[in-house]
Amino acid sequence: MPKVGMEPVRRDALIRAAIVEVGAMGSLDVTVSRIARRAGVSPALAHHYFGSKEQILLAAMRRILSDFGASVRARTRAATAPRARLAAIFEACFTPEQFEPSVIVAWLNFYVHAHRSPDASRLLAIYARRLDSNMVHALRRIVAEDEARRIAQGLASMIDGLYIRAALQDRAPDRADAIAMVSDYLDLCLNRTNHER
Amino acid sequence: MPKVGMEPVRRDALIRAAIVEVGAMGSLDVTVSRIARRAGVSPALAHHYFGSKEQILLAAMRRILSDFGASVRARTRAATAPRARLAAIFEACFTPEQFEPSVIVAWLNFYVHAHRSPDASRLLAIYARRLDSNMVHALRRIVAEDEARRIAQGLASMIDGLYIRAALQDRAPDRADAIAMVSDYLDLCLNRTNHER
DNA sequence: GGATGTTGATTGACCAGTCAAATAAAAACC
DNA sequence: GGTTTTTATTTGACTGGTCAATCAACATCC
Repeated sequence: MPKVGMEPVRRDALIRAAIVEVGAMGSLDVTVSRIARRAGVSPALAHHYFGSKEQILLAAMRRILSDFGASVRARTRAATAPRARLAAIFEACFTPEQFEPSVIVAWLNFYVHAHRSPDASRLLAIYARRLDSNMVHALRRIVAEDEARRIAQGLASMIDGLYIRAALQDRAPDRADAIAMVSDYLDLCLNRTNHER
Repeated sequence: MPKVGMEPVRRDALIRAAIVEVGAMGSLDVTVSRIARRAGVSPALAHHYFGSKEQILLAAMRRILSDFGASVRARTRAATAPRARLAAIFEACFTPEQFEPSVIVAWLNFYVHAHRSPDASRLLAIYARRLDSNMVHALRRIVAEDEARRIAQGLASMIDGLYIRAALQDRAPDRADAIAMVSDYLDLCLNRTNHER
């Protein structure tokens, strides 16, 4: 029973279905049929709105990244002190929605997929750089420039590692442990410069 | 021109070809045809020796993991002091062969694939546990049991994160930087307990 | 009646796995 | 030493199945 104004509803349903399907299958090798069925429409409709499977998946990645970006912005808005801003970023990284295994699996698959898709690569690079500059910016108000860059690299690496361990291992740190671990690492890095000085 | 005794040669060629192909395609979604072509044989021969595509890929994963295991054993054999053993493990993690992007891409894809394949999952779990217990064992001679477990978790997380950043990002730490970063993190963890005591 | 929304049926391509047959090395035989 | 048989190795051709994408048609709304 077709109704007018369905386009945004269908697009949203298809994007959500794509994320869930990728997470559930644990792979980007999902069929348009399954995504469409999960969204409650025919495969042809998915093509009608997105043109191709690649576009559906790119839209799904865009959604994951923009949700994450919004989460970071929401949490850093209130925080002004450098250390507080970093804590807010950590919180945003390990939000329950972000830390959901299916979302992480989807994210990880897109990450891998970026190797082949320039569009995906560009999208991820933008967000990676934005997160990095967020952290470096805050760190630079506490330590020297090059030290800030190094610490940010370490933090980002540990965060990425915690993600994949959470998604793919059984006995992995949970949300709170992950945040504690990253915060602890940051504190160690910051305390060192105090001691050595 | 069939020759006798080709089985091990073909198996090895197919396994190598599978790893390279997975690394080059950036996905486990590779065709038996392409693997076979890269190994210089017909697709049917690949099935003849391995029975199925899944078995080819499992053999490839087994190869990657056993190479890594051998690398760890070779480097930890000489080291007896706890800190030296940990340094040897780090070295083994970031060997040029292990750190090759195509190998990391293959490893990461197997990691993701383990979500669906019990065989792959079992294989990875064995190696993950072995690496963890190696690190914990060494750490326990320096710090308390629970502290050792926590540090090992942090080290493993950072190592995993450095892997995927090396494989998938452009401006990622190289071998030496990665080892330095992990070593530095370890030293920070170990020094803290001294200071606080 | 034109715009919007929706689908079933179809197409063209690709792929994993099978199988019978071909080829040559090795072994057995005389 | 030559001939025949066996065995390991290898392939081309085929099959059954899946999937992305297309298209014509149908339904609803304004």
